[in-house]
Parts: sequence; C-alpha cells; structure tokens
Amino acid sequence: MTSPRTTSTTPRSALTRARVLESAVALADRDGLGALTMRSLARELGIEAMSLYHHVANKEDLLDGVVDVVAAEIQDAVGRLEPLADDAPPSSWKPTMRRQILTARAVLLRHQWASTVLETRKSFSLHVVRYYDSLIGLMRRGGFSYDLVHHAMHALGSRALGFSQELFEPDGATAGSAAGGGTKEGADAATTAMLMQMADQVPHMVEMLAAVSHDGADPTLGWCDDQTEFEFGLDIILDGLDRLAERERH
Amino acid sequence: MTSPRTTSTTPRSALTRARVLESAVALADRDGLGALTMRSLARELGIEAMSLYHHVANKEDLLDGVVDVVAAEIQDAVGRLEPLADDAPPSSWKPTMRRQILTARAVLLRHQWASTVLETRKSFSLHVVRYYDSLIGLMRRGGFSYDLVHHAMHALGSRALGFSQELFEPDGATAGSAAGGGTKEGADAATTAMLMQMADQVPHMVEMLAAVSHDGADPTLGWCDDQTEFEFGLDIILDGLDRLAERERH
DNA sequence: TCGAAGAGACTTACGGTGTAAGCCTTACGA
DNA sequence: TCGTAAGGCTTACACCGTAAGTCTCTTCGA
Repeated sequence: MTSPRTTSTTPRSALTRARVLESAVALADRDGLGALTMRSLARELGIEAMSLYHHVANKEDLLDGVVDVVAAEIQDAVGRLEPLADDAPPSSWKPTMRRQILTARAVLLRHQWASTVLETRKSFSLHVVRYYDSLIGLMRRGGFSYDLVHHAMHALGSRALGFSQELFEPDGATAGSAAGGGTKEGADAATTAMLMQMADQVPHMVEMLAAVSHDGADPTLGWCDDQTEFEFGLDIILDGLDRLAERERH
Repeated sequence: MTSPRTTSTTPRSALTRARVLESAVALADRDGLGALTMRSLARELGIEAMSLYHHVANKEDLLDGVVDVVAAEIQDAVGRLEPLADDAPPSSWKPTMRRQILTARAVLLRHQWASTVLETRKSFSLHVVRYYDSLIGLMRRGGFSYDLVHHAMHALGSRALGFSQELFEPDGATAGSAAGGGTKEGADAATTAMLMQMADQVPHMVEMLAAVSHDGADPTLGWCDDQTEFEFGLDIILDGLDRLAERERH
C-alpha cells in the first residue's frame, strides 16, 4: 500500500494482476466461461492454481476484474468515436448515444460470455460506472431532467451496454477453435422444428414463424437477425425517451 | 412411456417428479438458488441425493422442471385475469398486455431466483412458450403484422415475463429465514456512499443521485423503486409498439 | 400362490471445483 | 550480509454432480 519509490514493480516475475486478468479474458474467449477455472487459468499461465491468489482475492474478485477489463475495452472503443461538437443541438444526443451503445455492443460481441458475468456482479466495475456516467452526461446535454435521466437508465438497463435478454436463443457456446466466430443467427433448426410439431399448443407462434420466414430464409434455418432486433428495441426506447425529453424542453 | 392402464401411480411412494420440483422451488425460495443442490434437495425430501435421479435426468433437467413450475404459475395467474371482450377495440391490446406482464412479474417477484434460471435455459419450457404464444395472439388482435409481432417479442425480451436486466442492483440474496421478504428497494447505502466518494470520477452520476433524492428519501437509503422503473420502461416499449401498430392499421 | 420384473430407494466412489494452511525460494533494502 | 516478504508450490478439505452397483419392496402374470 505504501508507494514504491525507486523501482516500480517486483522483478521476481512478470506475472501481475493485469496479466492474470488478460489471460482469463483470453481463456474465456477461446474456451467459454465454463472453462475458466482457477486451475485451468493457472495452467494457461504456467503456474499452480493457488499462486493466483497472490494477484486475486478469490474467484469472485477474478470475475470482477475480468469484467473490468472488458468494460475498459468498451470505454476505450467509445472514447475513439468522434466527440459531440460543442454547438451540437440538443436533439443530437440520440444518434450519439445510439452510436456509443452499438460500439459497446460490438465489444461485447467479441466477448460473448461477458454479459453473463456482468449480470452476476454485485460490486460494479469502475469502468462500467464511468461509461454509464458518460451516457448520463449525454442525456443532460439533450435537455433531460435528472429525473428523466434516472428513469432512462433503468429503461435502458443492460441495453445501454449493448446486450438484451433474449429468452429463446440457444447460444451454442461450444468450444469453437476458429477465432472469428460468425454472427450467430437466431433460433436454431432443432428448436424451430420442435415448435412446429407443437402447432396445436402454440398456434400463434407457429403461424408467426411461417409468416416471418416467407419473406426470408428457410424457417428451420434461423429466422432472426440479432443485430437488427437489438437495434429495433433500442430505437423504440431511444425514440420514447426523446419524446419525453422534447416535452421537457417545451 | 407406455400408458398405465388400471392403477394410475406407483403406490410405493408418494415421491413424484412433481413433488421433487415443488420441493426444489420451495428450497430455492427459502435459501436461494445457490443452496439448491442435489444433496440439499434430497435432504429436504428425506432421501438420498442419488434417488433424485429416478425422477429427474440430471441437474439441468431439474432446473428445466423448476422453471416450468414457475412458468405454469405465471400462466395460471394470467389465466385468472378477466379475458378480453370479443368486441374490444384493437387498441385494447396494450392495457391487456400491460396487465398480463405485470401479473407475470408479480409471480417472478415471489421467486426472485427464477429469472436467473430462466436466462440460462437452452431448452425452453412449454409453459413459457405458451405464455409467449398468448402474447402474440394479443398483438394480432391489436392489428399487428406478424413481422411487427416478431420484432415486438425481441424488443420486449425478458420484460415480457416481468423482469429486466438491472445492472446496478445488489440483490442481497443471502439466506433470509423470514419468509415474506420485503420489497427490495434500489441501490443500497454502501453502494451509494461509495459512488459519492468517487464524485470526481463520475460527476454526472453523483449529481443525478443528489438531484433525484432531493424530492425523495435520503440518498443513502435507496433511491429507485423497482416496480416504478419497470413500468416506466415497459410503457415506453408498449407505447412505441402501439405507434407502429397504428401506422400499420392505417 | 408363486416367481419374475422392475421401480425406487440406498451405498460407494470418482473427478471436478474453490480455497485454507503451510512451506520454500528468491530478490531487495537496510 | 541478512531479515523480510513477495510469489511461487504442495497438500488437504469440503462440496459439487453423477456413474455404477446393490437391496428391497410392489405388482402382475402364470
């Protein structure tokens, strides 16, 4: 806790908390969240599991840290966007926030496991809070009262970070070796086929499925584009907020 | 798998899959999701852990079943609402759905752990799908095209079941012995205090916090009413959807 | 009435998890 | 030069889900 005066870091090893966290992120990216155990992470780093506890209090702390790394990545990506001009009109809060949120989403899509971890944190990441703070600032520039800002943050919820709660998405989180990871595309074939067999139990759903897939692809081949749907929902909320803000602006 | 012909159930014991699932729900209600293990559930039922596997394929199946129980409870509660009159105007889809969703939410509030489990299911519950199916039917009566219905389901996401992704809510899920469980009320004191100490890092957030709590309670005493915020977000989405539906109705 | 069959419990055991406790070595500062 | 402590390693424990096998009833057909 005392400040190091001459030499900065311990020379004993290059292993730091930062390196541990980075390794953890990489491991989760590669093998999925379930594969991130203290033992596997240690193996990745060429040390023993218990040695991790010199850099991390416990597994919860590890996950906290890992979220923080991702959140920092988000902050960084959003920070690279061109800033709002000083003379921008109040209404420009909306396209700006839209761009920022979609940027955050792009980061989260590179770390698909991250949303799961984010949800389960009880102590929040400083970087996440700072990101939210910037969104609040944006809305203030848009003329929002603090009361409206507050409601808006709740209304957006996790959507502000770029993900939403999709209940019907089987997220094939299997260990894919190929890096990129194609854009996952909606409900899978087995799911769809099963639904169609229960036509009498869920008539509307099956009919919708048929209708939607008419102007699209094979119904058993995935019928939702996650990105499109995310933006649809996001825009509904942003539009609704804008309407309320306009009213406040008179 | 063959149908029992004369006698219905095995008389050997009163233990059935249904009773196992009910017990699991009760245990999770009482002690939290973390306390729901095969061993603890067995203890609860007065049997050994391995005996559970006669009624449940594995733990995933147990959780699937447990979700199904809750979903059935939702369907039941929603089913008790007075039905939409045959001559109701198209616009009445909105208040009806609003009421149904808030009813579903009331059930989920009795089983706070359930949303967590719901999110992690890959095979969905029949009861959940049927509930969604009824929502689809409702929107159709409101004049929605199937395409709009489809978008709407995504936009609502888990909100259709009555919960939303709150990122800043520490959900004191400790083992409370008292049954009822008061309505949990927003961010807790420690969290708020910590935020206020970081005023320089998150200026907007702290300012918002101060402003919102002016016309309210002590800022360190919880400053958001979950139910109010849920309804705010829900209404934004429902209003947005209604506007789009109106456009489709010409 | 008896015997086979099988449902439903129990017992034991295995590999996995997070982590408490303690030891050993190395590098730095006094 | 030597004490100190950071940062590794080893061992061990409790708990998890569950595979495999055993024992004991109940039921039903011959």
